[in-house]
Amino acid sequence: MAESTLIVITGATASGKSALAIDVAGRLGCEIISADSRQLFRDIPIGTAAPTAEQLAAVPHHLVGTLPLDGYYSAAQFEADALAIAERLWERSPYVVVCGGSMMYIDALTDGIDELPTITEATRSRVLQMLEQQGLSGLLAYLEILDPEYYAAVDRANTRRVVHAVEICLEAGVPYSQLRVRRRAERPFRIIKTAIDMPREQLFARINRRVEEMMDQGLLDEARRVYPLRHLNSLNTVGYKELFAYFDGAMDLPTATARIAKNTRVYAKKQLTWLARAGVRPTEWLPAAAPLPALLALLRREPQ
RNA sequence: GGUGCCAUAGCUCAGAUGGUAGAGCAAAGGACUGAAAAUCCUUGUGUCCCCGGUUCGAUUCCUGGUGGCACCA
Repeated sequence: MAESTLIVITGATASGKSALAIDVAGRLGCEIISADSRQLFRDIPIGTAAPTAEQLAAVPHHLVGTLPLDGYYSAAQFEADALAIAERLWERSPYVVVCGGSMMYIDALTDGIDELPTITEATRSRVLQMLEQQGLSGLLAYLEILDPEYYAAVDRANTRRVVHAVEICLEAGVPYSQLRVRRRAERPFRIIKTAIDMPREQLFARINRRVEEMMDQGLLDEARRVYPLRHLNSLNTVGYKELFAYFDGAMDLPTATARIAKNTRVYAKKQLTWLARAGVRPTEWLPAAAPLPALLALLRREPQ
């Protein structure tokens, strides 16, 4: 049997990842692990463009619709889950396809992620209380004492990062920078990392069209159903937050849908920026017009 | 056809009693190690509609034109 191989398919949202993954997996007779931080959740399939029932029937998918909306998840959790699932799948096939646009999840899986303590509820609320009472500047002053090294490096305008750093220092009892070794994991399997390369004009046109389709498929009802849970992180998501604003009366429906398309375009742009990062993490780009032959050629070309 | 108003960034508009201009939205670029579809940072030169006049100097004032809107015929 050939060497265990992880075929990663990523790219901007709406660039055709899912279709390609299903094509390839169907052809190779293997299964798909989704690397999507939102399709993970149950009850929001339309707005997250989750695989349809038909697609799920054609090729088994993992990590799609498995979490309740209030469930906790993280990139590290994904690393552990995906590795465990892949190990199992490799018993039956040399190939596993990973498909998704959550870049941090993909990096965690292919390159590993540092060991950090999970933050307890007590620590979290303690730090949030500090933030409330002393503001960001107070928290920054505290971080400077706890971990001068990370204090020097952190984006000090980014409250979330500062909060997280303080949480980790308190939880671990050592400076965050000491745990943040960023050592690249050695994986005992072959990784073929690809991304779909689609001209931006075409990508944006597809995004705009897909938003229309989502509305036709009933995104409004889907959003209304989960509206009471709007405070959850899982719903701090493009497609929902804009419709929540509409339900609140903050904007009319045409504005909200235009916002969804716009924010999806911004999201796609951020994904592309991530993939373009200088020198980091090699990526094979597949032409959007015919990604399948390119990917199959790549599989053949890399002998092991 | 007549009269009036308007013409400035991709869009909606602001502005200087004449010294070549700025907001919102849109758009673009970037960061990223346990919430990541999240979170955060940066970016505004455009024939100021066209021709001519006045002026040291006009996008700003004036004549004429073109286009749009409103009202009157």
